[in-house]
Amino acid sequence: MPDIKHFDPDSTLDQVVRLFWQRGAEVTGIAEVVQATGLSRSSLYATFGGKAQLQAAALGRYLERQSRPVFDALAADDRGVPAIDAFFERLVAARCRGEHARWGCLVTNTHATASGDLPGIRETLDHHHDALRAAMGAALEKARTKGQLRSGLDLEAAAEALTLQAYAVNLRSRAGAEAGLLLAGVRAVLDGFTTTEER
Amino acid sequence: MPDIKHFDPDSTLDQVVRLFWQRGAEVTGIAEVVQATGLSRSSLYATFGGKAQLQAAALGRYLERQSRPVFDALAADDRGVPAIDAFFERLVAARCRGEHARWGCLVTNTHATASGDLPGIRETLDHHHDALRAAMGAALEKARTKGQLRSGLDLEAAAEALTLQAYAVNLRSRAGAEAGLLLAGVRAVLDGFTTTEER
DNA sequence: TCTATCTTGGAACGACTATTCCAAGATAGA
DNA sequence: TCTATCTTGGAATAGTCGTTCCAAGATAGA
Repeated sequence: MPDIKHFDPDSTLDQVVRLFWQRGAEVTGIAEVVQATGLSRSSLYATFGGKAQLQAAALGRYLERQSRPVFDALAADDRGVPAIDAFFERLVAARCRGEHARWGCLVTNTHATASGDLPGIRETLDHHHDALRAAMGAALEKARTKGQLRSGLDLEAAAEALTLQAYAVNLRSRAGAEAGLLLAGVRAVLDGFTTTEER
Repeated sequence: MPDIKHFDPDSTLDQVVRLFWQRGAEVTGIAEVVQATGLSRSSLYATFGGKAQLQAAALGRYLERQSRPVFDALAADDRGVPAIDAFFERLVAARCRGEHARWGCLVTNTHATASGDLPGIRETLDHHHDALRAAMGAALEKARTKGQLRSGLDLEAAAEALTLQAYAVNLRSRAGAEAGLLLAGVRAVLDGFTTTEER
């Protein structure tokens, strides 16, 4: 009996992600969302329920579509240190070149913007952090079995360090940092973890 | 002949810095500034000239009062690696404990929030980055002369890496990251740069 | 075709935003 | 004390914020 939606909520959320990612969620008004998506306030509120929930949904979508595939690729890559190196090469390239250049990372940006008053956001940030650290840890373990790592290296701490580097890359790239400089910094860290120069 | 200001612009700016630092500059309204400082809109606009300029002034003040003293202390510390270690210990402590706990760093936060449309902001961010990297570099050079560093270490890249770690500490601490975890990550990087464990 | 039920466009809401304006108050030299 | 010149409080501006509401439109089963 009822009518059905005249638009695709899924692709709409993707558009919202792009908007929040590039411009910043907090400073992006509903009017901009309306204009970017082309649909009306009614449909927007009926589907997503408000700005805060839309923000949370966009963050979740970003994590699922942008972050997780890359994390999974890292965790599944069996090469060890070269896998980590490839991860950062792709990361820096994505942050400094192409259509998403200077956009940074939505999750990283949210760290600085979300005032903690939004429920569930903090948990999502921690989940993102844990996921990346776990993927880093998995790659490091493979590197260890291959004898690529310095003896006595604390794998947990090393995984955390590399994860932190990724955040910094996201952050500085938004300010227009040079890709070469970012990569040099990352590789200095990675070199400190490895036995010899295998690059 | 004229009247003089009934307040101290200098201490007012300090109050504004605290406000922007803790709550975020973009989401903090003039009304909040008025309430926090106790003075009127007229005085505020006559003295600072508007939100954007107030934001720029606050950022500059933060850099001068908060960042630079710490950078200078790092650059002046002749101990080498222990100087860098002390820098991060103080950084993590300041970000995770005390009155500024979970506030992050105003400069770091600005990376994620400032939309690039504000003139002069980007230059300030780059200046901050260069200053910290230079201080790190100076400390690393002293460490090298003392024989504390691994042979073949690229000092420029190492300085950049440590600077990036500092950004990440600032960012993650705002989300409530554990001090111990952050320090472990930093020390993993530092350990990779040193010859032996001298801690 | 009729109708129950959902969706949609767009007007309207009050609360907020940054900024401007002006009369009233304060100051310091004459 | 007088006065020119600044500062100050606070009202008022136009615009935007997120949100709500309702009549009009669309849909799919009866």
